[in-house]
Amino acid sequence: MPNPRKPAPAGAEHAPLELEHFLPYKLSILSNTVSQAIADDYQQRYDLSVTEWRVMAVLARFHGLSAREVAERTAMDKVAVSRALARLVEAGRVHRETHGGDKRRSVLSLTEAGWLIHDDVAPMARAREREVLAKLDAEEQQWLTRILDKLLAH
Amino acid sequence: MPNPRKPAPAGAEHAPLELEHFLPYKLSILSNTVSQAIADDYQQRYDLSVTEWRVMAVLARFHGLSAREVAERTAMDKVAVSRALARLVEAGRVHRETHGGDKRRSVLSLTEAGWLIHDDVAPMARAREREVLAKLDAEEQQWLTRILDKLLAH
DNA sequence: ATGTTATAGTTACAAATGAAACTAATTGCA
DNA sequence: TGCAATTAGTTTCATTTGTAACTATAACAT
Repeated sequence: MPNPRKPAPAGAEHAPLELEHFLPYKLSILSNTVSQAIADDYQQRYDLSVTEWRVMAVLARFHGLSAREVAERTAMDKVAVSRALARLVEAGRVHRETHGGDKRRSVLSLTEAGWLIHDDVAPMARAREREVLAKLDAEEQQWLTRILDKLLAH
Repeated sequence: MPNPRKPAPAGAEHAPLELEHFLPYKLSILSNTVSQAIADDYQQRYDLSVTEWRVMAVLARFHGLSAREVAERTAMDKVAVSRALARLVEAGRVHRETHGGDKRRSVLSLTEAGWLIHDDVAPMARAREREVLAKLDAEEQQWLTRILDKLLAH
């Protein structure tokens, strides 16, 4: 009986994945690279995690959201949002009050301090996005938008 | 003096990001969705993490790699690779010996048991990739490949 | 040769994350 | 009404991950 811990020869029949041509792998590398470049701009400077920044970004765009609505908009789970909000409120970057008619719900907004951070970070994020897109010509940029939107639809 | 913890009005001058049109955000959502779909196929079935699967995939493709080379090929850091390998060797899925001429280096390969898992999981991963690509027509598929390769170059 | 520097990999500890249980408030409905 | 089910959010605990320090070996330079 062959020892299953021994190295096994790799016959041609195995058909291994070629990661460098495998779409999910390429997406993962690209996404991590781009997200990390943006995070590097604000993490040390503001002691702000990626999660926290995403929460701030949606609160800048939509006013008076509840924590659950933030979770929906950011595609994060509610525990992650709860923790990010705890830190943001503690740091005085987000204001939280309870909904008039429903004491379970929070009503969230950026504070003055939160807006200051937002107004510094948002342009940096946009600049990084432009850096990525600058590698493509106009036609490729249009296709990329179209393709991503199609893949993300539904 | 205004209380910085109070909610601040959101004037038009703030220019918040529109996450749903922000490339890094869309990439992140798409990448996580696709990777998770693949992971769901094997995680419970084989008690295999994403990290471990990536290590197995490169060992299927390239034979006799060292841990450092695995880290390079997977774009993972060496600690993550070390931990994944510890589990894979313990589970009898990867064989490890030391390099003849350099006792620091390991020489890695899949075992028979490792190949069995690989030969089951790799086709599932390819099927998921096809599911994603099936949302696009042939022209879009070609542009996507071209665009991703351009963005990932260097 | 011998001390310095670099490389391969592991270990240790802290921080981040995820799943499940929990509290509190609200809704639905018999 | 009153009791079960649902919803919002938090807490707890176990696992994962990331950073830095560490061990061992090898390469390099005098």
